[in-house]
Amino acid sequence: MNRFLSHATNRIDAKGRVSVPSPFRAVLAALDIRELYCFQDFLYPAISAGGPELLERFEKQIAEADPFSPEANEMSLLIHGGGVFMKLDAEGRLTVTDFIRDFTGITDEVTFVGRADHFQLWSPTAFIETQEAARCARRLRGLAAP
Amino acid sequence: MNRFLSHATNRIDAKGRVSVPSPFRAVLAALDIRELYCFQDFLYPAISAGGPELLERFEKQIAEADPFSPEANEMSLLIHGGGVFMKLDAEGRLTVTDFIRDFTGITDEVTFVGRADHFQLWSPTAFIETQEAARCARRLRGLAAP
DNA sequence: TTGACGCCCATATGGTCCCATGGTATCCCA
DNA sequence: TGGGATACCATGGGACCATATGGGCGTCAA
Repeated sequence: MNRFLSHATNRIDAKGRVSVPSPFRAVLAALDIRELYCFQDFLYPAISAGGPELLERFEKQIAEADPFSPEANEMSLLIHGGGVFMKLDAEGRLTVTDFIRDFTGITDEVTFVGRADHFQLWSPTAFIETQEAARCARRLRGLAAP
Repeated sequence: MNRFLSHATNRIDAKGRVSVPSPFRAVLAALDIRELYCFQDFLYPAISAGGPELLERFEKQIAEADPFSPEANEMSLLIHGGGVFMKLDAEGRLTVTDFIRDFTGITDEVTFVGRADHFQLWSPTAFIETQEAARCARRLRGLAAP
């Protein structure tokens, strides 16, 4: 099962570091991902993180469009200007930079959320609220759980 | 990963200088770029900066079109009239000239934004607004995160 | 002369590397 | 089955180093 599943909340220490949950690190190791491509999610106030092939997939999308089109420019602004490579330290932690804080509203705790081929960093409160809102929307549309 | 990624905001000092973020300087060194070609971006209120081959690429584009066409004329007006070469000082800083200030609205802080093969100088507020607008446009077009 | 720009050095902050600790779940053996 | 030992994991902190930033001169040109 080499995919990111479940969610967990960890504390940020005085130096601004937070441990990536061990199950996620196991998936990273299994997929041989040594450097994380992190970008500001297009939809939610969350940072999405995955392997470098995530970025390559985006860049392919740009290359297929006209490179000088406003759409391509817009896309690059998001995935290049809004993305960064990060590395975990020896203990499997990553530092929560202003790049992450400003976009997510994270202050002293991080909720890690599995999303199959990538995972996300959320502010704990924002995650609960957004998840609840998503459940509501689904109910309203009459889509019950299986 | 020799491309410009992420964004960071640095302060302009009393002499009008600002430090180029260290990751960007590392990319410049890796690509052996010693002189920066800076030009006013075609789309956004930002200054784009990259190696001299950026200018050469533009000039090639002009050469391929009819040199006397209105398009070629217009292009030259932008990339030659709106471009300039700049150098970093020993500490990796560049001076924010009126050329940059007038076009971008930068006053006391600069947001550096990576764009893969070049990077940009933005007014911090303008960058946040434009990026947010780009995300909105993407949502409206119905393109969700991966 | 004065202001802009080059080159030099100083410094505090913040990030990185390394090692330590406490708590918890798991395992093993009596 | 119970209790101790053990391995793993989240967390804490110290030392060191890179970086952003501030400022002093000297030079050159307006």
